[in-house]
Amino acid sequence: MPPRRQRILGFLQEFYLENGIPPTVRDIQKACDISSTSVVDYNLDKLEQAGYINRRPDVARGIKILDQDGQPVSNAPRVQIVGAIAAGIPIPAWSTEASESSQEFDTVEVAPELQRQHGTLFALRVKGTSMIDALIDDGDVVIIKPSNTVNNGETVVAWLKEEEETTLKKFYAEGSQVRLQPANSTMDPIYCAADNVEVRGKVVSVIRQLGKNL
Amino acid sequence: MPPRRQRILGFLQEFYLENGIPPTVRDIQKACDISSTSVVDYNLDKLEQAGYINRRPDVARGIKILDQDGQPVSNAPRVQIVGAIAAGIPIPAWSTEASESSQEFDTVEVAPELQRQHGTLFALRVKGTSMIDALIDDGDVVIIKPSNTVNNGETVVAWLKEEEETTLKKFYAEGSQVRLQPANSTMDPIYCAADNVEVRGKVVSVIRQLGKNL
DNA sequence: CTGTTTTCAGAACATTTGTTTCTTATGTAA
DNA sequence: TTACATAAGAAACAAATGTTCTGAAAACAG
Repeated sequence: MPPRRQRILGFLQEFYLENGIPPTVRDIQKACDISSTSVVDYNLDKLEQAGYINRRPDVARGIKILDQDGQPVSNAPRVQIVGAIAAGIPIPAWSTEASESSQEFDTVEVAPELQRQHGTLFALRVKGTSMIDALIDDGDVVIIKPSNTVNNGETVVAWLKEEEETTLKKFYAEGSQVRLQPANSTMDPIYCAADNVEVRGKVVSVIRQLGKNL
Repeated sequence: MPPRRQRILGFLQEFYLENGIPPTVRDIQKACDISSTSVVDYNLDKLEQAGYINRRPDVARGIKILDQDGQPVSNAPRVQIVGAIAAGIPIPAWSTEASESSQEFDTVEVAPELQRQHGTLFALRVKGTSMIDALIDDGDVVIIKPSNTVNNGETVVAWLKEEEETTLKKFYAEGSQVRLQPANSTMDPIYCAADNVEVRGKVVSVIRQLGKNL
């Protein structure tokens, strides 16, 4: 795909997410430094032929952005699933800057309030049943707000250095000790030295979809 | 609010959800049987003054629909939270027809795939920790597809007549018996007579938001 | 290089669509 | 009733916006 067409497609998605309506041909023209509306029109046609968008003729702002299944996308905020999380594997790298390689990761839709309330978020897919004591199952997606400082009682993503384990637990600082309390009241807490715990972020939401693995 | 204005507002939401772009003044005119565009314009102004919408002047389809906090809403599908679910209380009534009283219930955003895959859905908020063995916590929202017939292994909303209890479990028909298996592998299954179990629907998703009760 | 396809430019055109103006009806309070 | 604000109607206007036409530049295959 020509770089200009790529840029148009990117702008389409960005604009729709920002404004809740698709851009006009002239919006695209200005944003992508194109000299004529006919060039925009030409490239939009190509994008439609390739199945990236759908155009409604004679309708102002009639561009629908399609996903890989050819279904129109919503303008709800999405966060990237930047990797998997499991006991025993390190937490994937995460740069705080807004990542640009948008098509590289899966994404999940999140409630707009979440995004507004917490700012930039990312997501991890849980592998295995090791988080069961936090009421999180294999395949669940956890939405995480990056953070180093957490308050007592918040559920955090913690890396236990000595044990070489990732875990999701409620965090309580108790002097030089840290208590990691499972969300499941039938399970017992873990105590460990404060300098053995590396907090990466807070869990702000958990999403589970059933029926996929049946 | 005058009935006509109410109707316009309703149409706005419906149209945006359907089409991903807001309607034009003339779309509204036709849909609401209004004789002149100026009447639509007049009522849109009133709606803006009342904080229901936001209009971008001189922008085609420049209507933003706002929620109660004055924030623009997305066009992602939403399902109604029709009530609460807990062990010991009956499952709230649910009519299969699309409910019209849109403002009466809270709603949650769901992934568009879910809606496409399963059709009409509804949601229940879980009260108490009685579903903990299904990895569902107090305050979680479960998304449910109404259904009487379920396949073995699916997680269902079941009403146990004798025990007078609502429960969320994996369902396995075993002759005249039914095995209800907790999602949590550390818990034991329940066996009961098939005619003691009333299935109301399948759980298709679980959504948890942390940090609200801190 | 030559022919061909793709992509881009500039301008004009036509439809869509928000806006305005004037007028008439409707309801409400003094 | 009058006075006045609110609501509705009809028509025209003007800005926004999709579309088309002609031609040229760029990329590409032989």
